[in-house]
Amino acid sequence: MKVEEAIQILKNDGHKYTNKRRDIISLFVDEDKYITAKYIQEALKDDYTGLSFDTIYRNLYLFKDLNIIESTEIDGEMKFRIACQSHHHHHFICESCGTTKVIDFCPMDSIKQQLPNVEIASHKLEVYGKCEQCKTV
Amino acid sequence: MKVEEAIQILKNDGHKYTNKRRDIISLFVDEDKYITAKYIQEALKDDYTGLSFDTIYRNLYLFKDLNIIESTEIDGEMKFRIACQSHHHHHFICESCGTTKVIDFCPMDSIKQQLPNVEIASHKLEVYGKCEQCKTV
DNA sequence: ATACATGCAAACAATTTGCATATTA
DNA sequence: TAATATGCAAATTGTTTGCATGTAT
Repeated sequence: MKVEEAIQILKNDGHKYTNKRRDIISLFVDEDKYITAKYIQEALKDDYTGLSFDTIYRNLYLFKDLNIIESTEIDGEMKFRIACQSHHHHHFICESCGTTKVIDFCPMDSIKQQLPNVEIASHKLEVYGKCEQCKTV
Repeated sequence: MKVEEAIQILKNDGHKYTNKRRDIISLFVDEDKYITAKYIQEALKDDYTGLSFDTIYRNLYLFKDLNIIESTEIDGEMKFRIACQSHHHHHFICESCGTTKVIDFCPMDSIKQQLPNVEIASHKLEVYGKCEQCKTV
């Protein structure tokens, strides 16, 4: 997703366009990987007056609601990335740097056949490891 | 896994066999589903003198190390279940009661082909929803 | 002008640690 | 008895909330 697009979504839903929101969204677009609230705080700490965690979290949940970002939970903390707008897919996630790679495959069709009597609400498929840059050569 | 087996693993690895450990392991075997530290505390609170969270956690991590239990992280908290000793598989997990169903399928073979240059360390595939008992009829 | 956004400080919940005591082998 | 297990109490970490103030519309 592009920054402009995210800002449109924000405005269309009646929210205000602030510098901090723009900065957070820009950061997501620039980084294009999973990052934590702490990462955002670090990255923007010198900018203007910095950002408090409460503001970060409030915005993260807002952006999540608006489908501007997506989230996952790894090692006890939430990580967020700019939303991928292509068709449904999954991610490889680098444990070192958070970089993602698209996994263009979803096994849910086969899996649903194995679960006839349950009501499926969601699923999580993630592959973890080291990306080219982070793996020891 | 059976209770006796878990106790053998514990003893063979030089740990002591205490009533609390037996109770926790029994609970895991009886419940046969994902439960939290809090659930364990509730379940065993009237037993003898109860259990403190520090003891619960210390034992959970010990059992995890010994592969007596397996864990997953859902909604910000760790959940644990008695280890499944069959071949590699995944789980459907009921969001209401923690009951699991085996998903006898793993898509990693196809996925690995899509990730040629990375070093894969692990993966997570879980399906969430409501089991027969918990889904609204 | 008014509603929404932010910061501060404090609350929270799950988990972890240090240390003294109790218990198993 | 010697080593490990446990409880207590307090620290830690990630996240959330109440309230007063600041800012975009």
